[in-house]
Amino acid sequence: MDEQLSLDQQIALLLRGTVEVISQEELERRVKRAVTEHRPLRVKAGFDPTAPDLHLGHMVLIHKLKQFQDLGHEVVFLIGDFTGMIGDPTGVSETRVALTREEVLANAKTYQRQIFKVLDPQRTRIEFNSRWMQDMRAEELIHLCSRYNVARMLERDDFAKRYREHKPIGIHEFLYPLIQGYDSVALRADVELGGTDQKFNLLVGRELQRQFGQSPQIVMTMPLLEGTDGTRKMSKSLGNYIALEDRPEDMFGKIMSLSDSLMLRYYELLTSHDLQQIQRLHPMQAKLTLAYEMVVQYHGEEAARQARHDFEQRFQRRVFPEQPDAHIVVNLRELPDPAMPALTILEMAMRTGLIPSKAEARRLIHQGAVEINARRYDDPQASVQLEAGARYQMKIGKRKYAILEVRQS
RNA sequence: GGGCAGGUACCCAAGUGGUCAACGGGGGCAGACUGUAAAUCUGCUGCAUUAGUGCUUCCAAGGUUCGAAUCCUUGCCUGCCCA
Repeated sequence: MDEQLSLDQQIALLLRGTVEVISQEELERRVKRAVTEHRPLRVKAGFDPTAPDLHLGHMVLIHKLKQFQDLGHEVVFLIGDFTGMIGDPTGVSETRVALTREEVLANAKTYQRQIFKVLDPQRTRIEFNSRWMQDMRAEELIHLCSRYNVARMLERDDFAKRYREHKPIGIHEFLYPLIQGYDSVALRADVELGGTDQKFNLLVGRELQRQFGQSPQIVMTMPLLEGTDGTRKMSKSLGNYIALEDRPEDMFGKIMSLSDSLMLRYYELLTSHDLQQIQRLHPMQAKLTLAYEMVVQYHGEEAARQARHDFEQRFQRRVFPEQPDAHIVVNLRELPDPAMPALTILEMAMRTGLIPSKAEARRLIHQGAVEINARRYDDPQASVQLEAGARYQMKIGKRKYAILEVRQS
């Protein structure tokens, strides 16, 4: 147990960012007992191994687990390899396609690599729910089913909606919440964390534990983190995500371009910093700190220093970056007139490979988005005299940089 | 199984024989302003081009026509209603 924080401080930390805790009194009582009896709580969060690469949105839960872990509690990272093959019906308007066993296992591996950037591998218990589900006999499964009923299952929003609209609901989909709930029974979980969209499933866990004579787990729901657009939840398909495996520079840059209010939300949900202190900082300073810490977390100190340096160079001091996005070599001999070597702006821009089409390149040039050696050109057909051995620094738009190098041979 | 309404660019959506690469909004990109913030203003937003145009695009395949996103046929898909 962490002796540094008072009980109240511990509770406050655990409650930070939560949407709902069922129930808060229970949480307080059990945390208190855990401290006095030196018996850590067992905290579970389950993940469907459907998305091979994680983004910051996934880390909201992981971070909450980390807070429990730091307070000395036992953290169980449950990989729903068995349930993954059913497919979580949550929030989906139609039946989800089930994954194959191979896909599930491959994704699970990726998961482990990524979450240990936050959680302590030595103190994190990883479980697969196939461990107890794989060999469950039909009789036991039916017994499990008898502990819940269809009427209550249909109370769930998404099922209710589909039922009302006469859309198919596979019977196997009813099993999903049951099995997730049963996982809590199998693990004897004291606490289960999930996104707000998981509330129903988490509550089934409580009910089943009660049925199996265990004390029901405390349910804690966390918000779904907004993506870089600031409105919709972060997701890969919406393209508004910051992936853990984004390049350090990209991660840093994406965080820097978050809106100020969104930045505070990220602080709240992804760090344990005191929010009032953060609010006293200049927003940009706070954002720099956040970006730096996030990159440290997922890529290490060195990468973070590099990313910050790169950011300062590129965007704050507007200096040409040390690592441009493209470095191309033009050979004098391949030019139409080697005696009077020259290329049009359009041609130079295209050669960088950073622009998808010539039409797009023309547009950008017309709009004044292209600079060569810090000079802006707005005529695509204007040509630039090239000198052997020279290097031309090209800036395209706000964030694309290229070096064009001219060689004699 | 029957009836009705639909399927248009990244999304929503207008267009119902030529003036349509297709109104408008969102998103995105670029410029100005900034703190790569927000807000605001402006422009752009299929591809190629010798800058004249040419090519591909309005669910798919055929057809009518000098000419189709627009009309016809078939197929596929979606929504609503009836069984």
